[in-house]
Amino acid sequence: MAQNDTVTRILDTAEVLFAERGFAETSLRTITSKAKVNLAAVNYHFGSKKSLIQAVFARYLDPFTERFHRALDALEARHGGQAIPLEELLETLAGSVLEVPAERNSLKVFMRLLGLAYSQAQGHLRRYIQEEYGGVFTRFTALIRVATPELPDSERFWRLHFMLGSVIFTFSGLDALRDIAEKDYDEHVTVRDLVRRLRPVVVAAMQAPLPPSVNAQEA
Amino acid sequence: MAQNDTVTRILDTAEVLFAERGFAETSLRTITSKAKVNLAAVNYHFGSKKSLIQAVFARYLDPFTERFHRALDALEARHGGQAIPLEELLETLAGSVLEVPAERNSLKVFMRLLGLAYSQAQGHLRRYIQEEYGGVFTRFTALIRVATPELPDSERFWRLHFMLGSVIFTFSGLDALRDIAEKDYDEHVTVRDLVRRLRPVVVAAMQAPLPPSVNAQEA
DNA sequence: TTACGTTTCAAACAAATGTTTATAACTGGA
DNA sequence: TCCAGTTATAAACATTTGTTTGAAACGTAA
Repeated sequence: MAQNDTVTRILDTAEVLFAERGFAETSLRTITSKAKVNLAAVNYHFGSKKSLIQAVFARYLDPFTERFHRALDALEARHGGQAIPLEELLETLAGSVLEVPAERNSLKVFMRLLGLAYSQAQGHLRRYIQEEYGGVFTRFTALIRVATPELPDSERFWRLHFMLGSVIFTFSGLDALRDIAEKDYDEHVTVRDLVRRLRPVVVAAMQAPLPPSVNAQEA
Repeated sequence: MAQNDTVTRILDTAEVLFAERGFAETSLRTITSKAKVNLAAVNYHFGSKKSLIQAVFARYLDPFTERFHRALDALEARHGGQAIPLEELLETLAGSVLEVPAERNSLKVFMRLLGLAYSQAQGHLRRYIQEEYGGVFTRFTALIRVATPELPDSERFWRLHFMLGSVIFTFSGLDALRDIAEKDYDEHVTVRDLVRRLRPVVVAAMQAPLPPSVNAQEA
């Protein structure tokens, strides 16, 4: 139990600090002193700072991918080979994202970490996430393809990334944006609230009319 | 000229490295050695690393804000006090953004820096940008407000940030995404092409139906 | 208890960081 | 030419970083 306790305390503290300041800006000494464990404990239990970062992600992404896969299984079964509407796919994604960290009441941390994974270069992290969790994303985009047959493949590709950008950008800058929103509109914004606001926006964006076709636009 | 040369070489090198790796991950020694100037030159010419970061931003944002202000002046004059349609506002923003770094062919760097300014905590940076360049953004959002009277203020605030995320995320990850698109869809994507694709998406997103009102969603 | 594998701990390590200093080199005007 | 003032340079500075070490403390099964 002593071991488990130390490992958990490190992970709990690290994920919060990483989410607040980023990876490079958070030192092992800050983590270990705040977690009230010895400095060497990180290298003993995780091996290195890089591995600690990956472990922090794994603790969120492992349960997420499992649940998301299961949710997609259920969704596919329910539609028995028929195309699944776009809204349901998005709903399932949002549901799976929201479910996982609800247990620890740290959805904000989860989102901010996802944002950091993209925005902070950290080559090893992107590689790790791609190799470890790229499969679900591939499965999901294949289903989106069936749900939006009117979109050319390349157009859908870009729109999905536009939307991914909205989500990641918003959540990874959440604290700052929330402060502004709170001050200017006297409104306390929860993550669930943002998901609620995102839903119609994402659907509308994916269903927007196609851009005028390219004529002589090369540069 | 020797002075100007050193200052410029530092800025040119720093902005690329910052965009590639982030601020904390880029040391002054990396910058100065790559720029072929003495290590102390940064502290001599800029005072500190923080000030260098701000100078990198200023070199993009100063000309941008000036041009954008002028473009908005012209737009307002052309409509003589009448409300300006959303499409025209977005068009003007896109035009101003595209104009500035075109001179140095570094739109990608500009976008990536903007993304970092939001995602990296770096308190001093956000404060600096807000104090120095908050004005244009305020002016622009005020015009957007007139163009979208059907949106509640807070809803418009969030949707603007959703779209900001799409743009910054897409352009700051442009190289990687372009490679994928090229390989998977045999399509060479230009920046103008992306702007063309973004236009209908952004308009549709801003005009999406309002989300269902909040009932008992607090957490 | 004894003995053994695991975990903790304080200390030290080498490397890297931003910044400062003192000296040299250069610049343009008297 | 000589002299300010500006810029460049190498060296050193004090911190901070991630990691390693060796001994102590702990828990557990024989």
